[in-house]
Amino acid sequence: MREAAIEAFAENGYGSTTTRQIAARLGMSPAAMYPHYRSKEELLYAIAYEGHDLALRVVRDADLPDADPIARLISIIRRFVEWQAQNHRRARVIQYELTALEPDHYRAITGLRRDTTKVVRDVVDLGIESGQFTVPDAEGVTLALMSLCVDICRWYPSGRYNEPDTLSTLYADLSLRLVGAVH
Amino acid sequence: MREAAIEAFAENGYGSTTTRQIAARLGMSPAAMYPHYRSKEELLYAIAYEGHDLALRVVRDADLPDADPIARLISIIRRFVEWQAQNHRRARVIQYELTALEPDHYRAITGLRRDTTKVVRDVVDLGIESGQFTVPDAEGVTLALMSLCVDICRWYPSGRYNEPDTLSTLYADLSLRLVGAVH
Amino acid sequence: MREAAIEAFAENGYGSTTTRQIAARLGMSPAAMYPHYRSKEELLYAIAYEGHDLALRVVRDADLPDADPIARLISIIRRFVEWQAQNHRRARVIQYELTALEPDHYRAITGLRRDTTKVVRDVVDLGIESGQFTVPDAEGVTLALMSLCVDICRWYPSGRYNEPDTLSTLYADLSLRLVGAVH
Amino acid sequence: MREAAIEAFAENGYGSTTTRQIAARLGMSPAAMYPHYRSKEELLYAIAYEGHDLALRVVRDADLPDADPIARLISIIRRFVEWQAQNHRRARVIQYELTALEPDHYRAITGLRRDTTKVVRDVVDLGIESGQFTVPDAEGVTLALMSLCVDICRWYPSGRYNEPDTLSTLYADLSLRLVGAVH
DNA sequence: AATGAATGAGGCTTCATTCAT
DNA sequence: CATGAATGAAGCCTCATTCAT
Repeated sequence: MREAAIEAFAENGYGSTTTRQIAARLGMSPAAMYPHYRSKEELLYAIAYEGHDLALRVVRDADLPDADPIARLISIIRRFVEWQAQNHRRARVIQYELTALEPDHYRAITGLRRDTTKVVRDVVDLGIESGQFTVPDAEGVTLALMSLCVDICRWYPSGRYNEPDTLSTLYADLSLRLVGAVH
Repeated sequence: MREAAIEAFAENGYGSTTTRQIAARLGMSPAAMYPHYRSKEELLYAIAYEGHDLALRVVRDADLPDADPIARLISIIRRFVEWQAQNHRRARVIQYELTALEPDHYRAITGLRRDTTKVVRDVVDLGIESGQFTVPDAEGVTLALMSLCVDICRWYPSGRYNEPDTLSTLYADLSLRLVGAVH
Repeated sequence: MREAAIEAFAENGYGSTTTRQIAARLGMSPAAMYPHYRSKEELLYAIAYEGHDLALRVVRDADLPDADPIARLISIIRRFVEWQAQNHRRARVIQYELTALEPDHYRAITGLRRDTTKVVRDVVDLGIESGQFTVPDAEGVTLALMSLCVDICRWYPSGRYNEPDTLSTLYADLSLRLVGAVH
Repeated sequence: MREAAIEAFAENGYGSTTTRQIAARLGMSPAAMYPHYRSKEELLYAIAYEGHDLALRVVRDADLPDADPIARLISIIRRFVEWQAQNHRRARVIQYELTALEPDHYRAITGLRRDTTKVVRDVVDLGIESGQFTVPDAEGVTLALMSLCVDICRWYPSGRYNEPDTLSTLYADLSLRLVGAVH
């Protein structure tokens, strides 16, 4: 049911998607949603929470605590980009439809997002400390790295970049440029 | 009227915004929209067309045909970033609500977006030719440059980056890194 | 303006016709009606009054006070049928849209209709008195004569009966049969 | 629900009747109609189809294939007139509101009406063949017979003719006069 | 006399949701 | 757990009408 909702929300937006459309994708009646979710908003919240939780896990799993900052950044960006590309519909929903959440729900998601950013930020800070990264501003560069990855869901797939692998290779390279780790 | 609609769409999304809400912002009746726009979708189209047309103009005006690629890229990115930051609500609407447009309208917007990207792409190509830029792939780097700028409307303002000028300085620097014009 | 309204009302019915449609037929703005008629209902009333007044005049003019009942009935029916056929759109409006009139207006029309029926009824009565007509019931036969004529606007033109003249010849014959003046 | 709609349409016309009015007659909400009919027009079509189907059945049931044309015509007209009188509200709707139907629906109804007319026409033709009827034109007389019956819904009840039986007796007599079967 | 913009009311219909089954 | 019918609220939009111009 979440699958169906994700596709519908991704295509039309939360506000323009009706419970009937979601139900129709499942061949069920609109009322069938209610034993599972208390409301359309709760369904969105379930999707958003699961999605951001997954993204956080992906980033954390990709991190290599014992490796050097360059290898860590490459690993994180590669996996995060792949995930964004593979889950671009889901990503679109959980990035762009958050304003429809109720305040409490919105806050819960914000927490997960902060945690995800923190993983990247920590590696950036470490790279600066070790002198491998040269950046004007750690916050700004982290912002740009996250922005690049998150924005994938807006345009992917497009042109030559229609495979997770192609894209993650490009973005891993670009991320090293952004942190000034290429000479 | 477009102003009011932009704010409403930016806050709640097109699908979740009602014609009543837009009219309420203007202190008018919901019917007052109809002598000016044939439908809610036409209002969105007017906003989207105007916005993308403006963005294209901004980028073209910022270009310096006689300058060298580095100066041109800096100028374009600075102005584009400033515009995205200053118009982040409008930008959000014209970037994220496009799926609500009818096919014909959608296509018209797509054309303007391609033109905007082209301006950046041409400078990237020139920089490569002149040897000032070192990039793995012109298409991919252009994609990233545009992505970075367009995504501003999703998060701006945030943290230290809450002034167009601060942000454009950061992004001008980052863009040179992306094209490999920094050593 | 009445012409335009008649055509619109006849095609779509009073309730389904908008002031915009009427105005559009005249190439004018919807507001242009109001200097001439106080409301849509007043426009209908003007049409209905004029129409029923005309019909009454047609029937009275067709009557031949000095002729014998058979000649009179033939003349009346012929002219009335011709008028109904020639003005079938107008007739449709003034027969079928009366329920949309305000009570006072409705009553005014009812008076004209009664007068029209009276012209026919008087000839029927005279024919009975003179022994030329043999009818079971003057009221019933008058009802049927009027019914036949008034119903023309529902179906005319159709099949072979698409000329006022053809139809009036048929109906003159049939009316003599109804009053029992044929042997 | 069809009952309620028939009364409302008969009183005010289709275009002047609102879905709210129909629902109010049933003590239900305006939305209650939609699980049963897709639109107001579909409700009208259901009423029109059922009505014309019923009328056709009434006429066919009244026909007496083995009897002589005079008895057959009397039987058909009596039953048809009775039905028109008893169902004058329904008849009004299904005769006068047909222009509000969509083309496909309109055509379906037209077919049923032709079938109904055919039943009468066949008897007229038979009467002519057998020499019992003397008519100037079978098509014209059939037209008049149908016209007389169909028009009942416009004026019934009125004056002395406020009982189906009284009326059917009158019209059976008049129909014999129209076909020239009275001497 | 005619218009374009505006409006309050309300048009038809759809919405998310409920509830008896 | 799933449904079909129902609903109150509201969706977008159109209505007849007004009014300043």
